[in-house]
Amino acid sequence: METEKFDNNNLPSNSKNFIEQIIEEDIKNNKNGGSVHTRFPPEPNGYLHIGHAKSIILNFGLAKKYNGLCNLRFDDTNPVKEDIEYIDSIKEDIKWLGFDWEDREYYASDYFEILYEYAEKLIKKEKAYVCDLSPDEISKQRGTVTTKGIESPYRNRSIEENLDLFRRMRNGEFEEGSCVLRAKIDMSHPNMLMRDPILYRIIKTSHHRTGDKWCIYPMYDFAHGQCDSIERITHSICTLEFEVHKQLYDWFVKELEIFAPQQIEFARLNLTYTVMSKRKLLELVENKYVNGWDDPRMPTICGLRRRGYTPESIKMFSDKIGVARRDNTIDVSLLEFCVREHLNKIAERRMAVLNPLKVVITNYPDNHIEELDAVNNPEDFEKGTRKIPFSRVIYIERDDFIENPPQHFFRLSPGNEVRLRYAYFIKCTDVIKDPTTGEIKEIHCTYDPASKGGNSPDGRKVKGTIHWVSANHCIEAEIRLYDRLFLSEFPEQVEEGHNYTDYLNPDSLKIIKAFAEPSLANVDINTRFQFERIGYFTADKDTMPGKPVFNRTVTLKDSWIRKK
RNA sequence: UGUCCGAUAGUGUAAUUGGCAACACGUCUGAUUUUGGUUCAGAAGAGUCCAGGUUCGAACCCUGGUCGGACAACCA
Repeated sequence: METEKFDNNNLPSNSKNFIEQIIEEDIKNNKNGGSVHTRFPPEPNGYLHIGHAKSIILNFGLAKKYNGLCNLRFDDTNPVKEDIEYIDSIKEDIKWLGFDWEDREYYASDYFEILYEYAEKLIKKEKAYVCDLSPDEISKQRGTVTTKGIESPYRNRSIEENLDLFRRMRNGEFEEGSCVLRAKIDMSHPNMLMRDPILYRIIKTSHHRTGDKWCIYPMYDFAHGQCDSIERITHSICTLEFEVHKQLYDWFVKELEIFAPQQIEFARLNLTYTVMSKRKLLELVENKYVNGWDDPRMPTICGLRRRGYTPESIKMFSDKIGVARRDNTIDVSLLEFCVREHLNKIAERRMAVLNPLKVVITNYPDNHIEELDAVNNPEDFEKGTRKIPFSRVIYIERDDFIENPPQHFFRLSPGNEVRLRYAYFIKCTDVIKDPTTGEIKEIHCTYDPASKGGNSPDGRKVKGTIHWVSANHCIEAEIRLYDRLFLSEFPEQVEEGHNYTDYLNPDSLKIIKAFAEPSLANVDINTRFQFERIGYFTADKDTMPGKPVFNRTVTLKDSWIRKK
């Protein structure tokens, strides 16, 4: 019997998603000579998000799997919305994810001349005409999904007149909005996109790549499919909303008599507790709900990167969510699982106390300092050990001490013994409170000198192990505690009279000062750590020498908090 | 009152293409543990949107419904 191999998803590796099934069928039938050529076609008008990551991983992944190639192509057909800033960020994000388009970096604007030729070809075939109707009139005459449209009075201009008008459009003789080039298809077509769609419009804005060479620009629908065709894309993979457009693209391909790519649509990614539309993401940035596109609360790739996510964890996530055609909303907890899974293996451990409580070890000699050994990563002993200073006064986490503990609480409480990680067993003897407020100011403990390193020679066991830092040696670190951006699981499902921004989580960012072990004083930006018993943290780009700033990527799983 | 697409545990994705509905996350229980982390062992949870039909046999094929989504920018 054949042994099944398992991938990340633990599904048998011979289980294929529907796109792989189509491609394998095409290869079997020797379609396009059995070759596979995909592309990732972003518009440079925003930053990439985790949904784009799914598409990037799919397109580059498919090409790799079937020995093909994947192009990067910017669909830059609208100069008023697009910007070089976005091009740079998109390229950076794809590279960071680990994909390489080599020399195949293309732009729809590279093909403007060819596209223009295509347009003239349609005019000459009496399949396109210049229409002088106003935008408003065109919209009205298009009809609705249930009613037919009306033919434009300019629909039957002669080839010569259309050619002349279109050339004059190109020459800049007309004002923006005064006329457009339209395909001549069918104003009563059940598919609205087939009702004489606009092919070219006049935009007198300089383009980030072609400058002022053009004042007419092709619409996306007239560019996208033909660009795929020009690049000989065999499998043109896109999201479901473009399904209706396929009929139009096929019409262009047929009328223009050019190579026919095969379009395959899949369902876009949605995530709980966040929004994914470019428009909303832009609003969050512009209205300062977040601090820029790379704010660690954003589902953007640069946001996730700054948050501390690894490319590997995003790829693992992409594998696990699969590819299908039905609408889906993935629980963010799956994304969090993936990053914990990876970080557990690669992140070195450190100790940091986020909410300190002073502990005086009364039987420990004053002015004495010891250097204790701590393991850098128990999942990877090759990462070695480091020294941590220990002394009479330390800080522990305030949550790790309860004066009157509930059942099954096995951290510190009066009379209870716990282990200080990598140090000693300690026992609480006194609780010092503020006489007026009753707040616990500090606690006094005694330690067992024989338990050095964390084990007692008499074999005595303790239930709890807590982290700590030495008061005289620890450093101060700024910690940014990030949480989900929205309170609502489905912020895009807006109730009457509300806006999605009403569901923003006011506590999605808390900035605190923490005490950290001295080895954290100087860290390289983007280094990821696990702060033991707390979570995974990444050194933010705001880190300065001696002044580290850490972003919380994700907390550790906590089965105690659930028990409570 | 249109066209197209979709529907499988809470969430996703599978089911050798008509043959015992599986895997992951999540949830719960237990073991191990110098992180209440990790690891390990186990459990609960769907009878496949509904109703018919074809078939020895249907998640899969057919018919009719229901529900959800996409489409009416000189956006992509």
